Amino acid sequence: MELNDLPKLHSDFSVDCVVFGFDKGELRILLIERAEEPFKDFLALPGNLVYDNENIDQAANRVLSELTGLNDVYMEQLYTFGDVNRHPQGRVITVAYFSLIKVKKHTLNPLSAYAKKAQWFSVADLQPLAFDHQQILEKAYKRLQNKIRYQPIGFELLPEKFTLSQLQQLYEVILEKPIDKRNFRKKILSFGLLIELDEKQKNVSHRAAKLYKFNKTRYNNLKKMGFSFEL
Amino acid sequence: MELNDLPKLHSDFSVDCVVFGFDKGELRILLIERAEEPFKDFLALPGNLVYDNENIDQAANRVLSELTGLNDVYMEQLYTFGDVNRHPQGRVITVAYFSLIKVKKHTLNPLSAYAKKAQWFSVADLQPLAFDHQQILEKAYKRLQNKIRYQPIGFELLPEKFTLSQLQQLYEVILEKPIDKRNFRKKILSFGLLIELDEKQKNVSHRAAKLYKFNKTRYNNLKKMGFSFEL
DNA sequence: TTAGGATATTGTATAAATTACACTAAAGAT
DNA sequence: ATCTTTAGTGTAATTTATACAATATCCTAA
Repeated sequence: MELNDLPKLHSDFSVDCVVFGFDKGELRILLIERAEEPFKDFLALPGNLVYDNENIDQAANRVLSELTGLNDVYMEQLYTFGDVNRHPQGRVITVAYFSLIKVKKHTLNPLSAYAKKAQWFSVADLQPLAFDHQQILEKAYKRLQNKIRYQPIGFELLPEKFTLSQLQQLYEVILEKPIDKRNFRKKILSFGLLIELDEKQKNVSHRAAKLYKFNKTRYNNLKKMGFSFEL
Repeated sequence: MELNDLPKLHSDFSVDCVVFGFDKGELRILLIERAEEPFKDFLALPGNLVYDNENIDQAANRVLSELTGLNDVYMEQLYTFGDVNRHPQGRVITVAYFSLIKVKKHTLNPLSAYAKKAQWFSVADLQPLAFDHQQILEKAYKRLQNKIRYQPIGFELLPEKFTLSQLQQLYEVILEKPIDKRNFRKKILSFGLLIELDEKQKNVSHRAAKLYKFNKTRYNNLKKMGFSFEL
């Protein structure tokens, strides 16, 4: 059989965005409530079809912007899901993207009536999602757990200024295990990627902790030189 | 602007397979010489369009089988390439797959006249490839270098029975750096994933080395229990 | 038969990294 | 003033990583 004798088939092609945030001690994910069938009223990852004249990465940014109001968000490709029956209305292949953002730094403001609203939900307890979005989320969560062990991506999820305890709590939540405080601090500080600020926490009813910020310049330099940062 | 007002656009959708092998001390990749335009006579990754009634993983296996004669090859998804201009004849989004096989265990035997022939080429010195396949290969090679550091995938590329020196040479070729022999053996054997056979190399003009085989059962058990195998 | 060439095999001492573990300090609340 | 809560800090023991070289075995060729 010769391949070219077969009919040329077409699929719809979409992107879905898994956007993680961290707030009030919990890992969160950005979801929209669907306003239309299929899966009307279900929670879903922000996603939509890719135009023929845009690259996939661009499409991911455009779709996220339209559905949530988030702009200029760094996203990396996660995985492509293309099971024949993943969409009830026909073949739709979707490329999932993965992103980490500072919740407080962005406001949610969807342009599209397609989504009722975009909101943060705790990853820990979620109702069932539309389509195969549960599966996509699981893949993204595993990627996050894996990635945080060798790249200092935790800083993406925290405010510009943060305490070491906040950073540790983030790691504990993502990795789902307790971490020794002294060893964690020793290790994290040994990377030399934190700048200690002349500033302390405010409005806490206990000893205020020092604030730190992430040294992005130094990180980029070290990364270029092939350093890695295993926790 | 409402998304649903826009015309529904269609793209072609393909898979491409990056199949690595190891032979005569070199890392090799399976390529076909294209028999048709575009990129007639160029070397290319085995790849073709996905049918609407098959999952992407299935498509990768079918396409590889048709173009090279290789069947039942384990493949994992690598990355999706979808730049608007990656294909000169229109928008084609492609999912790249990644595979490691034992060269000697398979014979190449393409069914399709689409490819002149499928052959192994040394990764070290390659002429330019068709489309963006150079870029795909680079991504795959990086994935291989990364993966071999924490998963014992080297065994996939060697014959059933192999010597520790062969294994070390494979690691050195892939990682592009020399490795200390004693430390390498210590480390590899400490995983407990090798079975020492009562057998030695034959037909070598020097001291014959012991042969080992990979303990796949034990590997699967340990993997299930969450062990990792960092080199 | 023997000497030489090639690769296989093995251990140890040192340095570095990881782990386990508990008390004092600071700040606000009562 | 004292209580509560979280911040901040060091060391000893263990494990892991690294650097390094001599002997063993087998084949080849003189």
